[in-house]
Amino acid sequence: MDPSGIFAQFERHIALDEKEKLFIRSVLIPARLKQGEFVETVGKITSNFIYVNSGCLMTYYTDADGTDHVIQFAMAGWWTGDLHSFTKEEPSIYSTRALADSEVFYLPKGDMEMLLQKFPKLERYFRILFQNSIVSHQHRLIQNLSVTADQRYENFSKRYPSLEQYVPLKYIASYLGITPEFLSKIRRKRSGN
Amino acid sequence: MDPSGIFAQFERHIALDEKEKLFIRSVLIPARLKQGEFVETVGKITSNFIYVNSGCLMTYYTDADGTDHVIQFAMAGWWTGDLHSFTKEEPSIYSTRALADSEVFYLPKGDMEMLLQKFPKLERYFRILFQNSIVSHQHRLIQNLSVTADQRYENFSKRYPSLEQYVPLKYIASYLGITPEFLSKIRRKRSGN
DNA sequence: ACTAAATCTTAACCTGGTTCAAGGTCAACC
DNA sequence: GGTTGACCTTGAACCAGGTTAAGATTTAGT
Repeated sequence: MDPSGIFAQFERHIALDEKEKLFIRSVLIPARLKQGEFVETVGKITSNFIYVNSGCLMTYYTDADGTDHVIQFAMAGWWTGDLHSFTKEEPSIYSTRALADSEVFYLPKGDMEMLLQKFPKLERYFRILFQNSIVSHQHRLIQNLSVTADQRYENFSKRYPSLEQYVPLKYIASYLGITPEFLSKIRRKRSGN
Repeated sequence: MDPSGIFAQFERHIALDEKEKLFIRSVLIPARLKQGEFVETVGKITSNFIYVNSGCLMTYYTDADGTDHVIQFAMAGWWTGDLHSFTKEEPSIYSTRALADSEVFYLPKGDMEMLLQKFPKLERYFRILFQNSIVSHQHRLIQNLSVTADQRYENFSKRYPSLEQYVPLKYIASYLGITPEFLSKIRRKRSGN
């Protein structure tokens, strides 16, 4: 499995020489996932941070009524996982699964800590990654509070056109914070006029 | 203005000797804010990351209808600001103001970059800070999607009891994603039974 | 202390979005 | 090639929460 994508990601923010790359590569665990396959399940402690090399994953929360709520999608080039469980080593309240056949690299928690000690510039990389992630989370929060579902769908389609191929509509509805039925209505109105 | 609180925060995750503290202290800009005073305003580029030494600040988004939406409160010991504007150096879409008389330290962007270069362990501090912040953001997102306003208010009261002293109810309503009128209904039902 | 302004509440009515139940579509698999 | 099962759509009844407007209460400025 080709790890060049992950190093390209690192090198957006920090420089790495070949020796460092080799070392980092040695702790990454490559895996292939089939569509629908679970990566993390509710109740288990998340022991890996996950890099998506190809394909698409989704992380979601299942509430008391059994309704799923999508927290995030993760496409090629993105990191994903349950940061709460990973950080605190508590059982995960989220599930993560593949929406399409995918390739991922697992970075086990212990190895991540070790890498951060050995190469402090990785602290910088993840600091920047997380800083940007907060910006996205705030943006989404604001959208949910200030914009109508109709508009949210339009914005989503524009922002992540590639996702609509992979992702069943019901999960897009969930991500947008509405029911699949209501998304259907929105789409109908949209195409009907 | 006493900077010991900010170092206590740093030292939750990294160790600092006296020389380092002195140096860090030398770039922090202390300021006192009166209740209601603006720290950041819409349209201007956010040039400081902000540490709240005492008091309470709030960051909010004003939508096209003129309705405010609270993104976050920040109490003593918290960092705050508009990370989007700060990072990308684009005009801010948020406002930040003091909800009570407050003391803050400003960390100018240039100085923050310099500190991160000079003391790489600060990268670690902020990496951990941001990592935890993402967890909070995801938690809030899930709450907004899966829990009724009534429950959200109860959870909020339990989680941030100290905030209800400082913060006008209308801002709490906004934070919860409801109107002040509806929060009033919830409170009435709650006390009435 | 007085006033003006901001905040909080109440109540009647309205609507974006949900729920429930049924039917339609399509791909996968004996 | 028929059956199964996941997904998407439709429509009607319903509800959580919004809107509007008015009044009650607190806060802040002079």
